[in-house]
Amino acid sequence: MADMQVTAFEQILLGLICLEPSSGYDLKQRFAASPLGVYQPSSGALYPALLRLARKGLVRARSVDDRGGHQARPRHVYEPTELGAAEHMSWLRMPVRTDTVARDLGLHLMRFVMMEHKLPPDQVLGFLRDLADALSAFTAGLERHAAAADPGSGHVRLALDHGLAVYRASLAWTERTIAALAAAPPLTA
Amino acid sequence: MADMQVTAFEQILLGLICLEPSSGYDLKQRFAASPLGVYQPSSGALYPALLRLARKGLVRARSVDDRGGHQARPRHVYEPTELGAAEHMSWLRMPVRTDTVARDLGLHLMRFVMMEHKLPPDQVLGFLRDLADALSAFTAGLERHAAAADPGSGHVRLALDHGLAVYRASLAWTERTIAALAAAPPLTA
DNA sequence: GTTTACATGTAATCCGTTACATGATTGA
DNA sequence: TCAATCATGTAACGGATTACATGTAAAC
Repeated sequence: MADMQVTAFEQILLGLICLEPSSGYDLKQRFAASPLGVYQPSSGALYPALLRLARKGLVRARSVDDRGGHQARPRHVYEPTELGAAEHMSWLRMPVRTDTVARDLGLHLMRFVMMEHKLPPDQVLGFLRDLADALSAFTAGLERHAAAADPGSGHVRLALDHGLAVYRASLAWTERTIAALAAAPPLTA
Repeated sequence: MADMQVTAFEQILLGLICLEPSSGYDLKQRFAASPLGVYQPSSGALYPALLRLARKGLVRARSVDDRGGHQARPRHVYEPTELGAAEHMSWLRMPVRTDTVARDLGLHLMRFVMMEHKLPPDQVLGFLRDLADALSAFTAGLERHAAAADPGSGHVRLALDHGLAVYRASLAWTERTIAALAAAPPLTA
C-alpha cells in the first residue's frame, strides 16, 4: 500500500477533490475557470487519472443523480478517502528541492494555494522560506554561470539575463509574501 | 513530404545540429553544459529522436572514427540536410501565438538564442515585438482576472500576484532587449 | 583493480493527445 | 431541426522515463 507513486497531475486532482468533492466534468470546469485556462486537461487524461486514483484507494466514487433525474448519464462524484486525505497532506508537506526548483515552480505555487486552511501558518511560512532559499541558490548559480562564461554570443547572454530577471522576480515575490504573512497572521479574512 | 510534424524537442535538436554537427553524445554534453543543466535528455529520448529526424530526411548520419580509432563504438555525427536547414529556418520564423505564450516562453527563448546569425536584425526585432505584444496581452488578461475575482481566498490572490510579477519581468526584459538591439545593430561583437 | 569516460542503443511501462462513441435535454 | 450543454468514457498512436545491455580504454 505504501509503494504507490502518485503523479503531479494526480496530486492536483486529489487536492481539488479534497477542497471539494467533484465529478470529472466539475473538475474540467474548475480548470477552465482558473486564470486564462492555462491548462485544460483532455477527457483522455482526466478520466483515466480519476480511475487510477480510485484504484489506488485515494478517492471513492459516488453515483449521483440530482438535477431532477433528466440527465443522459449519472454523475460520478469523487470524494477523498482517509488514505487520500493523508496522501494529500503529505504532498503539501513535501520539501522544496533546490535542484528542481525551476522545473517545479508552478507545482509549488499550486501547493501554496492548497495549503491555505490545511496547514498551520508556521508550516506555510516554513515552506515559503525553503522556497526562497532554493530560488536564491538557483539564481546564484545562474549568476555564477553568467560571470564564468566568456562574453558569449550576444543572444545566449541575453537569454541568461531573462532567466535571471524572471527568477529574481519570483524570489522577490516569495520574500514579500513571507513578510506579508508573518505580519498579518491569518486570523482575519 | 510536407505533411510531417516535428516536435519541439526535435526542433531543438535540429537547431543544435544546424549550429554544429553533433553526435548523440555531443548533444548530451551540450545540454549538460547549458545553465545548470535544467534539462538533461535521457538516452531513451535522445537517440530515438535523432533516428526520427533522420527518417524524416532532416538530418543525415556520418559514421566517424576519429580519436585514433580506439573507441568501442563509432560516433554517429549528424548533419542537417537541405530540407532540415529549411525546416529549422521556418521554425525560427514561426509566429508567437498569444494564446500559448505562457506555455511556450521557454521555447521562444530557445528560438531567440538560435536566431542569432541566422535571421537578419529586423526579423529578430519583429519577433521580439510580437513576443512583447503577446506578453502584454497575457498580463492584461491576468490583471482583468485579478480585478474581476472576488477578494478571493488569500493564497489564490497571492499566487496570481506571483504570475503577474513573473510575466511582467519577462515583458520588461523583452522591452529592454528590443531597445538594446535597436540601438546597437549587431555590427560589432 | 575498479571506476569513469566514451558511445549507442533497446525494452517495459506509463501517460498524454486526438479523435471518436454515446445519448438525453434545452434553446434558437 | 440543428447545435450546444451535460457527462462519461475508449482506442490508436506517439513519445518520455527508467533501466538495462554492451564494450573499450584511460586514469587512479
